[in-house]
Amino acid sequence: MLPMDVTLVRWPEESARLSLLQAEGAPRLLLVRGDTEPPMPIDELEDWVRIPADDRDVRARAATLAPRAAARLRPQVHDDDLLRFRDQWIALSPLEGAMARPLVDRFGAVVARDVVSRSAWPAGPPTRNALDVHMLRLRRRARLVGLEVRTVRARGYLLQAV
Amino acid sequence: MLPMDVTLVRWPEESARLSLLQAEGAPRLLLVRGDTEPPMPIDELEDWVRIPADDRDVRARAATLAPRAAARLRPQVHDDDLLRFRDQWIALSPLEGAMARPLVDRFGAVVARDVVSRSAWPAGPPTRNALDVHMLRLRRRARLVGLEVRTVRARGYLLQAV
DNA sequence: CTGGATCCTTCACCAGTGCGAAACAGTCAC
DNA sequence: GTGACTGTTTCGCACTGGTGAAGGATCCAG
Repeated sequence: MLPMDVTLVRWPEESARLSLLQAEGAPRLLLVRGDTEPPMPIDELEDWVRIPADDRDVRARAATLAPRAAARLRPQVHDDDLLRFRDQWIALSPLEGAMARPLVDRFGAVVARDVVSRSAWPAGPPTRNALDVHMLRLRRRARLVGLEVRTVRARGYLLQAV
Repeated sequence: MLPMDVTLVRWPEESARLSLLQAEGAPRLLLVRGDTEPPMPIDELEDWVRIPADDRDVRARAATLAPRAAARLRPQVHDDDLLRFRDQWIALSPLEGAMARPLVDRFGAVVARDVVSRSAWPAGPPTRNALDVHMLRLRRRARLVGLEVRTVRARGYLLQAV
């Protein structure tokens, strides 16, 4: 069956809806009416198929878009020193990289303070305060690439797109 | 007419040729024989169309791939003394050429200071500072062809398009 | 609802260090 | 000599990691 996250859009009837989807970066597959010229896709999350079309073709194209969208949705940490998100990247200090790793690994979910702390200082943080201060710094950096670290009081932190 | 840089590949007859094109990162459009399942594209420089197809459709898909490929063009170093990028080129000194090579080979990724240093001075840099100074000079040159060397503190350097 | 405890944010400061940049000098080719 | 290439020194900024402290936010006991 069709991957749920790819939206089918009738072209050119639903061009308004298409603009909306483009703006929010959602993957979309245009169903182009037989006699119409397909529009030029504005990014790699868009594709089109001329209808009537074989159902397998529609699925194949949707299945191509879905993982692309998924990959763009998640940030990545390279070698503990680069934080990538949506074609942007920033350098992280070694400590920040170590803190970011568990947050990226569990993107969108709460990560216990303890886990972040141990990732940065396996032998324990130097000060009770250290984690907070460095989280502040990581926060400011992450914002530069559209990422936000949110606090869940008494639980931990959560990394998400702004 | 068709953008020249997009290669048309008959599928599945020319699958060997496809692997070659994939390896070298060339944009390619698969002409899928009517009864065949299209393969899953391995990157966004690949697309497919089921034949027989409207010529306009083939062109539209090729026209989508071409600019993507153009945006992904990598710089090249010739004979350690010429740096090419997007129809522009500059001369490099032998030392700069040697420094540029690993950066170009790993375009867009972090290259350790050490690697750049050893490429320029296999026996070790003459001074602790030499790499920094020559990197400054390479930087200025690279900017002339739209390339930027970015520093990742305590790690290395990264070459990217401006 | 009120005051305190707890958790967290934010700021200011410090010491150590990596790196940028300029300036200058030596060498070599033409 | 002139200019390109390379080596060397020096200065200083900005980043990093650590620390203390002030204060805000939230929760809870009473």
